[in-house]
Amino acid sequence: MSSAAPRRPGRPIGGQLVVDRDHVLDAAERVIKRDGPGASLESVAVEAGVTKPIVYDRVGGRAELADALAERLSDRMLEATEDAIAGETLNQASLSRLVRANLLAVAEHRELFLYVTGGNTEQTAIGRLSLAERSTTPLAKTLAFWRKSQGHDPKVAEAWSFGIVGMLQMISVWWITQPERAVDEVASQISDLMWNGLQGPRK
Amino acid sequence: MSSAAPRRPGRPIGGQLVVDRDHVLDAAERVIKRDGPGASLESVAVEAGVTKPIVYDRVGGRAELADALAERLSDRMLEATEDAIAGETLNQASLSRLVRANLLAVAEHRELFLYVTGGNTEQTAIGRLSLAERSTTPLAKTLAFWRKSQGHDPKVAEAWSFGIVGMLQMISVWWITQPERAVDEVASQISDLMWNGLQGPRK
DNA sequence: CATAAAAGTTACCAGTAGTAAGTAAGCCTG
DNA sequence: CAGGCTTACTTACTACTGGTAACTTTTATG
Repeated sequence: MSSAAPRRPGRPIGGQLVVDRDHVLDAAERVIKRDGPGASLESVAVEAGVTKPIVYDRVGGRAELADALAERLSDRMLEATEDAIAGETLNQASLSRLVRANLLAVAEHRELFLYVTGGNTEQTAIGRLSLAERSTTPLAKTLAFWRKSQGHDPKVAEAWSFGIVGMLQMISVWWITQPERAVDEVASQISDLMWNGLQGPRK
Repeated sequence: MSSAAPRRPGRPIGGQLVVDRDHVLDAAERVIKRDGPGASLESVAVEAGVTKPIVYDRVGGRAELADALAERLSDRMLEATEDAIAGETLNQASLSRLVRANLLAVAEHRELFLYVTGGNTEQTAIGRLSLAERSTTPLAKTLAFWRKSQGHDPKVAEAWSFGIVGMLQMISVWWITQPERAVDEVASQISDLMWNGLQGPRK
């Protein structure tokens, strides 16, 4: 919503902030959707209708922007997936629905997902990991609880969570570049692997 | 090996190329190891003892450099892991050795791994995928063959391969930021998940 | 009403990917 | 063996980007 009126310097009339943090983040998402990852902060500022220093004031630099967008995305993904298995017992069918919901959510936020998981040099590794952590933490809790209820050692939960999240991420980026692949087929195959392991289903 | 002699312009005496492609790639690896990801092409050139246009002539731009390094790394990783299960039958123990070898190989090439998987904006998504593809292709073949020999549908092999590679990548980046974690424990937990699935071992 | 604080913009700097132009050495033909 | 073409470099530049300092205008306050 870039109002073409070129604001003059100085405090805005009315004394109110001209844009807030969420407005800038919304603009960033639009720009990334339009220009792909590698969108510049300048274009984000233009899209938000302000100048660069405002972006720095509201969200910080490039790294913080990536963090904030990652946070938003993972929240949305959690929301989209968690009611795919809401309150249900864990089995292969519910797993399959979870994988399916995950894939569809990624497809919906395609560019943003690539931006967030693709990263942008430097401290990206830790950023990417913290994104994963946001997804793994609730998953790990669920897994630990479930394992305990099954009489198994819950200690594996943390490692397993990262493994599962990594698997989902890779499958997602693979799937969104293969549009011909049916989502249900992939979801079924992956949930099979997650549930039964390489050995395949029990007889 | 930066010889401090500042070469003059012009064709080098002797008519030979002053450096070849591999020399530049070696230099790039050293720089990345020293400066982390986000190392500039300029510093790569300096490390190689030449100037930027030579880097462009030998390997191309930033994207091509990342591709070439990804290729090298995945070759080394394959080499390191494939004799962990050389000619052996697939079971949880051999899987565990594979995961372990993978983790250790990643730790050995830590910075390079982060550079390659972390990517650097733009067409990184596809680049990251092509890196994964180099690992998945042989894995998929093995899996398809093995599934067939077990009387199962080999169609799942491709999706499974990407899933497994994604899982390994995420576990790797998680593990190398958690130095206290024992490699054997993680390898054991992950191979358990891969082999038995979420349900745990068969009774 | 003068002065400080707030909330912007303008203008700049440093660094970086990528490229065009320049230059020295080797090679090839008459 | 001299002049021109080719090769293989370096120098010098452009365009752009992340990040910041300095400036400008409005509002709030004693």
